[in-house]
Amino acid sequence: MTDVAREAGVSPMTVSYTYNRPQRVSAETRARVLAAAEALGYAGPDPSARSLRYGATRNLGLVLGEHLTYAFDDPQAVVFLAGLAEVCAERGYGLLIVPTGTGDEDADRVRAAAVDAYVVWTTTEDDPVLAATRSTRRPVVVHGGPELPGTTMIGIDNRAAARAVGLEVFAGVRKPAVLSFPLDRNRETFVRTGLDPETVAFPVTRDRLAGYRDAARELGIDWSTVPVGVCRTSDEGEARTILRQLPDVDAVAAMSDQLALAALPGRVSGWDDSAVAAEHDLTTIAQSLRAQGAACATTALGGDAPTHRDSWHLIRRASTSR
Amino acid sequence: MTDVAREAGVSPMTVSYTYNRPQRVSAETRARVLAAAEALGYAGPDPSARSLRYGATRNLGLVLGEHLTYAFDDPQAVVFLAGLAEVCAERGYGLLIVPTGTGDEDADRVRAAAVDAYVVWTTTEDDPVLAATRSTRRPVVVHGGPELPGTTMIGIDNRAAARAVGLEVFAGVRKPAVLSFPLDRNRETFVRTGLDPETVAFPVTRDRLAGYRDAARELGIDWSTVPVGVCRTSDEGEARTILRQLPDVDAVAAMSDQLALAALPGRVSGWDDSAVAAEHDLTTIAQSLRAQGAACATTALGGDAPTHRDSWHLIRRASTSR
DNA sequence: CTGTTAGCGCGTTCAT
DNA sequence: ATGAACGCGCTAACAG
Repeated sequence: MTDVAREAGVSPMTVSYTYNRPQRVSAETRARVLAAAEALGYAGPDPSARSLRYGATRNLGLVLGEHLTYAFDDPQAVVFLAGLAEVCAERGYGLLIVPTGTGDEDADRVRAAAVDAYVVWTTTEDDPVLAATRSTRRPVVVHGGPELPGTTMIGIDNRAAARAVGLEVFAGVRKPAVLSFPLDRNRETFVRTGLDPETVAFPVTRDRLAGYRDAARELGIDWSTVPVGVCRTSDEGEARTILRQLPDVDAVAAMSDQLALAALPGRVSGWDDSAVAAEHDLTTIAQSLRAQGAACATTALGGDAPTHRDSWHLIRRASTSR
Repeated sequence: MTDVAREAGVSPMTVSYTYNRPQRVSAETRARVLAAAEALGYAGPDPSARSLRYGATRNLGLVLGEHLTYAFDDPQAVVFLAGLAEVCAERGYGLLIVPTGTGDEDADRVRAAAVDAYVVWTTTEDDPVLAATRSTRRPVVVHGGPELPGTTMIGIDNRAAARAVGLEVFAGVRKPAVLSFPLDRNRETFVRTGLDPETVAFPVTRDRLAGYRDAARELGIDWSTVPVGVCRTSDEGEARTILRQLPDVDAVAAMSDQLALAALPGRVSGWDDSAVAAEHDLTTIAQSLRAQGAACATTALGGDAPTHRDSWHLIRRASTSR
């Protein structure tokens, strides 16, 4: 910029004004400055220097606790991302996907991200990456959970929703099962009976399991007999494999519509009310991940925390009436 | 940082080393520095200042020419994004989605983005946002097209691929049709017969139309009689609506698997070999958007331009043998 | 192992 | 309408 100023025969400040407050500079001077810039290949103020001076980056950081693969494999995560991106675009903020998933540098990378606030995709209480966001003293909004001091949590009441759909899909059956998301960040695939929700690391998964258990108990089903098939990702194929390992089962509550597909044409419920749910007449929990994404961005950038949980509702379809 | 240095009774450089080269500082000093930082609520080096000093941001910019909605609605765009994100995560780069789609500030926002290089999602030659990326003199990689001086283009030979699949789906039929992506950034929905590919603004769409025309001509079909249904997005529902506006048709070449679904159970070809293509036995063009995303990121960050077009191949399935 | 010097490029402040 | 001085927070290079 100094060079441009010299070339145009003005002070650096005039160049700065030319870019930031064009009206404050006479048309002639501005033309001369722009010509000089063109000649020198100067493309405008340097973003980093500007951020430094300005004290803000105008970027929102998205932290995906684990490997990106899992996030982009989940269609609902993409919808959430779209919600974030929409608000960012409206407000002129960049959406920075922080590079994580490659080991113990993750926390450093989070700290080194040039952002004004973080949105964290559902993770566990002990995720070092989550701790890193908090240590920066920048606003942190967590989607789904965990809910930690100094952070805002946005999401639905998963336990209540799981109870509602559980009451529907488990009604009148005797040998129900659950298709679950991973319990912790190790993402192992296995089947366990009578799983204690309290031992689950992911709050979202924990709450949903607790809700299914609530429903089972209310219906007089002994939770300790209910097998839970844990899948690494929200993948129909994997769910199919897991289902084959289950004993005889007469109803399945699944934590996503994708997983639920594997149990068709049996008695089954899904989660999210995605396109496939409507297509296959799946009883499911409707929630708007897009709206939640937008809410996360708004909260992170705007400051005012939401006063209540996001809304959800049960959608009854044919898949739980057989 | 100066404050922390004073508090710890060391020079600022020692604080810097404490964070950047921990081994270079004695354990005792480091502990004192970290204690001082803790006391003062200092969370580590400021990313913007670091970028300024370092001369690089370690961010890759993704520019979606038009409104984000369209990009996230397209499942293939998401796969592309995953490819980008994977390389970014590996190399410790942030992936910054540049906020565009809200009008004429777009170009300024692109210029103001703190990134070391840009990847541009398919757009038109005259997109001002594309011009903005080029004006910054930072590396620009365009996916799909257009191919402009000073930028690198990554993608497949769409014309050749369209010709190949066209020869397959149009073979032996008399009244073929095309289901196309939008022709320009206005994204209008309509049907036109004998569309001249040269008038199409999106290079990818242009090339594919030209390829379908090549195939039609080689099969003795008069292109000027072939109706092209133009859809705003890659949406099955919209395609279904458009199809109802077409005259009697005995084969459909679609520019995506999603669009192709609307023409089932007729004679039809898709594009991308996504999961639905396999599911519905769709003849299609296989290409790896994920690999192309990775290639874009590698090229943008690494510098060396690829020497040839990405690979594709025709997958023949039942949808074109009836 | 630690300190000193210097400057990355910008924009706010105050002066002209 | 334009200019001069200063500092945002950091780190490379070199010195000790």
